[in-house]
Amino acid sequence: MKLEEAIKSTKFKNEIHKASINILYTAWWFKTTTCTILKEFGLTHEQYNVLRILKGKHPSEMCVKDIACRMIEKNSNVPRIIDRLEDKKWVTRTQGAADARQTVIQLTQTGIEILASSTIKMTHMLGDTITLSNEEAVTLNNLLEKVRQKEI
Amino acid sequence: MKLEEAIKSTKFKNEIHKASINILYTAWWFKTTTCTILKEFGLTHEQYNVLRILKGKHPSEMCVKDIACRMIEKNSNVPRIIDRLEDKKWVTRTQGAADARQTVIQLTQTGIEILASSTIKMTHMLGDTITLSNEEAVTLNNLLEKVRQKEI
DNA sequence: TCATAATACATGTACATACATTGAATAAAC
DNA sequence: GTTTATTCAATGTATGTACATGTATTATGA
Repeated sequence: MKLEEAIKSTKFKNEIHKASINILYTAWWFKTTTCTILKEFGLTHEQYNVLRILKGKHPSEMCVKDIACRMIEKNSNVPRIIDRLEDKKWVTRTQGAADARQTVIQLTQTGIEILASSTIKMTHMLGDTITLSNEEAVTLNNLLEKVRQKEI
Repeated sequence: MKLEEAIKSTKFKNEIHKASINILYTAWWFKTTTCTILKEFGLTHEQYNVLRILKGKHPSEMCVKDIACRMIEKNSNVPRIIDRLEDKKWVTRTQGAADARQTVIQLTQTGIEILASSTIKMTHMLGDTITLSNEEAVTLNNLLEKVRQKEI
């Protein structure tokens, strides 16, 4: 669906203004689309993000701070997301040995399995849904970097 | 900041996978950046979106459903967002005359003023922050449309 | 050394999302 | 014309964001 249909408006100040709304809408669309898959596994987008981050270091543990700085959405309240993952026994939570202030998190076997099966479905979905060529994806990535160039 | 720095990862399956994360991160970055401006006016992103939608029809009223289908994030709980706007006296809420099931919403004078002053700052911020050329913005918009081509 | 600062995580609150349910009003069907 | 279905908004619940505050632990420095 064209952006104009999606938000029933054609009144954009200029192409940059339109792009800013387009980015927000596309991100919302992508999140919503992928959430239907994650939901089958009892996962939310943020929980999936934490599991993937933990997988990157597995079998090593990670402290909460290290997870937080790798999150896509930086203001995520990681302790609370870990609460849910711990409830489902997909991660374990232990007080840090070297620094008792830290809480160290580790994937469980069940956590690894749920991540593996959900990632397979997510990858297929990505391939089926986003039909950009490699060059187009490169261009898109470069333009998005440029959007964020003047980071405040 | 490059995406790789932002999420401290270089492990992308391919450029499309990277683009999907780039879209999510850029949307988060943009929301966070604009939120600091909106906050000065006591507004959230979603409340600002509702005010802008109402402005598009002003001085006509709009029912909740018509607002909802124009929201950038479609799962927004519009009645609850209107609760906050009503508390601040920026909109009024009346039962529909033609159809008593509807609640019709209208901007107040204060609502118009807060929208006008916040929009000025938002427009300046957009100009200062996003330094794409017009052609680049057009390309970006086309690529984002293509990302969403196979809408489910 | 001992007081102070900084750090790491947890927790509290207001607001929002995502989704299901409810309740009232209208439309449709018979 | 009455019953049934649909529509519209409000409300409830679990989760998450954004931000402030609390609490324990570690680091610093006079």
